[in-house]
Amino acid sequence: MNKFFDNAGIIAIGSRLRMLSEKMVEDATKIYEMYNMDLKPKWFPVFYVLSQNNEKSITAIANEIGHSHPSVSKIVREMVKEQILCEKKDKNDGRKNNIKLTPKGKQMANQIKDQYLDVQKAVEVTLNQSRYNMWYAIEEFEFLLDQKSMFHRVKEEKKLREIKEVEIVPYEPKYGIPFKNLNEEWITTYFKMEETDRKSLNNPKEYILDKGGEIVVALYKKKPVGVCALIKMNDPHYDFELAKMAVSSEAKGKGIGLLLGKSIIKKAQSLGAKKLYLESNTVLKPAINLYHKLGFNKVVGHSTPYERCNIQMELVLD
Amino acid sequence: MNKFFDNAGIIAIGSRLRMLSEKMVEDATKIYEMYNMDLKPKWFPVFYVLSQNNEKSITAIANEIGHSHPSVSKIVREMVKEQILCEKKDKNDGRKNNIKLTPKGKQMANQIKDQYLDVQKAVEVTLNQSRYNMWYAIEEFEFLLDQKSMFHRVKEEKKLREIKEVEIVPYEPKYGIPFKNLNEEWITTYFKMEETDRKSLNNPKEYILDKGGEIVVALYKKKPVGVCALIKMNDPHYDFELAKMAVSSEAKGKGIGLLLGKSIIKKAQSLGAKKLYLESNTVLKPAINLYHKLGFNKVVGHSTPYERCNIQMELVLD
DNA sequence: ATTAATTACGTAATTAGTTACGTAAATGTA
DNA sequence: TACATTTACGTAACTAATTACGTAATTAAT
Repeated sequence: MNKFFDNAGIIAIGSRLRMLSEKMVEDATKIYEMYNMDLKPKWFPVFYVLSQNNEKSITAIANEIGHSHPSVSKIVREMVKEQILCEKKDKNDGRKNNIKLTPKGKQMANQIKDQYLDVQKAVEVTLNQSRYNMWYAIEEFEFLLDQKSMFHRVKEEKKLREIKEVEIVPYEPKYGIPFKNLNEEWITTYFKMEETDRKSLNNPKEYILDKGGEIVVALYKKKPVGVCALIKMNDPHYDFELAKMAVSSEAKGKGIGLLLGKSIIKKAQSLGAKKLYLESNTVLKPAINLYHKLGFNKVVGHSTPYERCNIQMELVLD
Repeated sequence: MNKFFDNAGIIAIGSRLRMLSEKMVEDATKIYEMYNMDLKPKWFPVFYVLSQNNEKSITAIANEIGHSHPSVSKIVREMVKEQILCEKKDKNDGRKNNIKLTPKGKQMANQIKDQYLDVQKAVEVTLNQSRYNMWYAIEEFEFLLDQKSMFHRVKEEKKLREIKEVEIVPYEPKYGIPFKNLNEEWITTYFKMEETDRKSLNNPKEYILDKGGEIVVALYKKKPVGVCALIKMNDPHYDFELAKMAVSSEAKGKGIGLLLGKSIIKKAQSLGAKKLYLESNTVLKPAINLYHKLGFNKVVGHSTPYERCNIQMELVLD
């Protein structure tokens, strides 16, 4: 068993915690017996809060000890049968079931104090014998998880690892089909293809590159999963339009859009651009977000050939 | 909930461990989903050992991961249904059910490697952000519990606390009844009362004290719970016999016998004794143990008035 | 004053483990 | 070689929690 933890390591931390907690509960049973306390370990949290408070409702107890209310409900029923607790409907609120210790329960609460002292000492001594205090360690770990869950942390690591396998390369004729398909994917799911789309997607060389524009392609594990174009504009205010940005749905969430955007902006700068322009639609929230992250700001009052455009943005380069 | 742990403190360590482990399992479910792995968290230990070993029997897996074998049996059945594992009777041993990964399972094992890496990194990063590394802390704690269980540790604390409430006082006439009853208790449970017993238990003054002997009484919370006598001997080899040592069954396990013994030996020394003698029976193992701890050694060849005596011991005082 | 939403809490079903027990195969022993 | 013991493992019952859901009481909103 220890071999398993040594091999699997940290990824088995959940199993390890469960086993340790089971071991503790097992010993707790024997400890209650030694002190002649007719209490099951699982009753302890309920018993404890009621010995500190005169009276509490089911949900109030559940919240305090971090159990679900049905769990408390069941525990209370068991303890009522053993005449440790008694129930009483709340006078002002007919839904509430107020629970408190019976005289027998109070006597037990008194009797158990020595046991608490001994257990506390024993655990403290054990913790103090170790270099890494487990009680503090758990406290810290819970605090860190409250700030950012383990799921969230793993997601971040995944992204970090995957982005290393992403490569941004210049357009080549062999990327013609992916260039078209990746763009069609998002356009047809949210809008419909327009005439202007068809032209530039079918003939990127003629409509984009030959006019002085650029296209970059994102490869993930050597396969094209994202594209982005820089289109030369005939406009006194803007040099280029950032357009035809697309990332395949399977490759989303890896930060590929950001890489494409940064790469195309760099290209624009190397071409001497001073100002970039783009058109989009506010339903594409992640895209708008990305454009903001890249430094684009909203502008108004430009004409557009696209029906789907309801937001226009610009980026001033230095 | 945190309030509960803050109040109850360390004695709720079992609950806290359980909750933390539940939180980890919850996140694990979401993590498997994110990687499109059709694995339940509870399958992980079985899956892991089988991806490290070609083939293993049910109990071999159970031992390695620290589960009961029915648990593994159930998990394996579920995974066989999902065609991740396959079973095969052992050729040499008809009882054994050898389990291994199917091709699908092997493919999953290969696919899951990235996930392992990410999870490991994420956990490591979290642990390194804390002052007390929880993984090491658990390792240490388990090590300490292996050496001495929490039950054992609590028992020791109990003894330490209780021994403070034990007082050894000299005999007084009011302890006549307890002196008799405490001795009758053990004699009648293991043997039967003999004439010599009756005499000295009914008339301790005449048969023990007036002949130059001593009696001490142990009080626990002011109540007499143990006695021990020092009886003057008419023997060239021995000054006194240690006898009539008795501790009430309710007060056993608090180390009262040791206190009584030490006290009576001290008394013997103050009376100038050079050598003590005692008689006992080997069925009384804790007693024999205690006599050894006090320094007594086995001797042979003395006559005794007691039927129940089958071991004789002496202690040389310096 | 109704109606809608929320809260309290019980019951039922589910989950992930356990212990208890029975059977068959293998192993040890007289 | 026969019989007892041990081992492997499945089934059943139990345990301690959960989620899902329904009902009644209270509170908020129109």
